[in-house]
Amino acid sequence: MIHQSGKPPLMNIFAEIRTVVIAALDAMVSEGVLPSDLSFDNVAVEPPRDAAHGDMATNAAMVLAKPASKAPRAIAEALVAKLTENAQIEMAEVAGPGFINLRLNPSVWAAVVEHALSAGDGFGRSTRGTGTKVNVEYVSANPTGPLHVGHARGAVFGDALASLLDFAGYDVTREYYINDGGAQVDVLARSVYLRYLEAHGQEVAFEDGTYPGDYLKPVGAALKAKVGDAFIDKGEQFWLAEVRDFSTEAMMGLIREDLAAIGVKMDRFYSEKSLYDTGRIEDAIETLKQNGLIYRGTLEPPKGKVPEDWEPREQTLFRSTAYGDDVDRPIMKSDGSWTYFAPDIAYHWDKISRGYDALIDVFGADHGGYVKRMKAAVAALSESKVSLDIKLTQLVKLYKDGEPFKMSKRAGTFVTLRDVVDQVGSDVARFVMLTRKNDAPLDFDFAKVTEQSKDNAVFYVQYAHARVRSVMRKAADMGVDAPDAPLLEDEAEFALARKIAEFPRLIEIAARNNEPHRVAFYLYDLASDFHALWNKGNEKTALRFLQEGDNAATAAKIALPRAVGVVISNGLSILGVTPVEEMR
RNA sequence: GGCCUCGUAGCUCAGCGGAUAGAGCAACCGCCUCCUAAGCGGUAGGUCAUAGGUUCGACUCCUAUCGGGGCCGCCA
Repeated sequence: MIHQSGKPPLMNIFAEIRTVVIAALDAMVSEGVLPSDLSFDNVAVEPPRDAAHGDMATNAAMVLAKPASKAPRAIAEALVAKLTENAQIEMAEVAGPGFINLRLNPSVWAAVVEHALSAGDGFGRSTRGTGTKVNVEYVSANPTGPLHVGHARGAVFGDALASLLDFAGYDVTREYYINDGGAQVDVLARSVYLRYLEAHGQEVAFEDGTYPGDYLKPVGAALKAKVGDAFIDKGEQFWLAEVRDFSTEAMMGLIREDLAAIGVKMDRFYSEKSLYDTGRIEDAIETLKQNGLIYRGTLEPPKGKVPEDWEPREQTLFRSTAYGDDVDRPIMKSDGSWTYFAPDIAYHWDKISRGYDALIDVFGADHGGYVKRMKAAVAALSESKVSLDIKLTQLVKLYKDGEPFKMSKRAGTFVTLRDVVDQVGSDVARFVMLTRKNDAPLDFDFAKVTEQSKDNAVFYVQYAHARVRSVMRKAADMGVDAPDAPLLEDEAEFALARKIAEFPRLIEIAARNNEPHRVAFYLYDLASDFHALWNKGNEKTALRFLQEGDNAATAAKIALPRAVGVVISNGLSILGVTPVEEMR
């Protein structure tokens, strides 16, 4: 969805200052100080690591020194002279090997705070994705049972990524691919059939290759309610197809409920089955064939560890090596049926033909070996015009009071998404899972994540928001309903305003890298700066947001915390976490 | 054997080609007559796995090696 609003122009102060720097460089070119064929692409304007260096720094002189054949300091000094002409820039000086440190006019930071207030839920939004259609496919768990914790991580990650891209201006579709076409749904059907017989009072045994989980009992009972005894003592050919459809639908019902419990809402569910017997797989393969990418052949056995029963077989192969894969991949089994790769190709072909500019797949880490061939397929089908980024989410290791928590599907001790949400809540589960890069393993300790302390980033950020809301309520009691133009005096206030100013830039970086975890870490930093200022108010009453008996001063002071509240709220909405009004 | 991924403080982890590599936990010393102490300040803790390379500049990019995890033709 593209955000439509009459809000003021988006404000990214770092991008603005960069355009000032570029303009100064352009002027230097027209004056003959710099040659005319320079690229400014690598010129960056960034927050300095050390605040003592100023508000911002640019590497322009160092980046341009070599292509311009000039000493970095010479460029830097000429650039400094130009930059100081700008009203927003109070001071510019050359430092270190050729950095230019900038100090902005203090009024700029007050303007940023005001902007955040007026932009409200639009603050931080970016136009970088405008006009770009992106499809994010995530979860896509087999419809054979409830979602477990691993799925939860993929669900939360994919959802936050989609929200992040939406916030950055992309036209985003959230999509779930239902694997309802393979052998696993036959297994599901047979398992449900056993529960159906059980519901009719028969003794049943769950052999290897069936799903023994209790969650299928109500499905068996529901099947009984629907068809009575019609399927008893009948062969598979009589009931399999119907039971499969019935069971798959029941499982998708479960999964939708699980997704809802953790706050995930898909725009579209796409059925694998719909690709079969409709000619769509054949269409996709034919497209590849026309490009000479499909052939009959025999693969070499894998080097090193060769399976015992290896024997060469001729298969239909996709020449994925033409697009960077290590070996060509089979799309058809030796018995003439499709491998799982074939419908996946057709599915991505369908996504491409729906007009997306970029595709993102969120897979579990165990699908790592699948990345290259999928990218190869998308490149081949789209003539490399559509990008595919595949994000892998690593395992979730569960702990209870520091003790590892073993999951076993067979023993029925696997932890479901619902278990996690029931115990810790959606907000905590989401934030914890997002305070980690997607490709790093995640330790999830039930005891620790429910602990309400600094140890737990969720509560730390929530607490900051609750404090903001508390201040606003108290201000309203004093008769101050809305913030006035902010008055920034203390270094702690400027630090906080600068942090707020970084939010739009953070969004750009996070969206560029498809890394929603950056938002979570940023919010933690912002909360930290806020708590620091709060405590400074304990010692220095002039820094308190509420100035007793002085409504005018209070109105000016609450602008900053109000803006913090806006940013936390915007950031948490990307993560799908509720900003709380108070802590209880 | 090949491919993917990770390796940063005692522990858990951030880190956008940029300056003296940062948080939290644990340890130690402090801060509530005061807007929520679910908070804040300080001390201490590092050969960024190793060795090369590219670069004005490398935790970041490239190559190799070591170590952990994952994957590797008729499972999706």
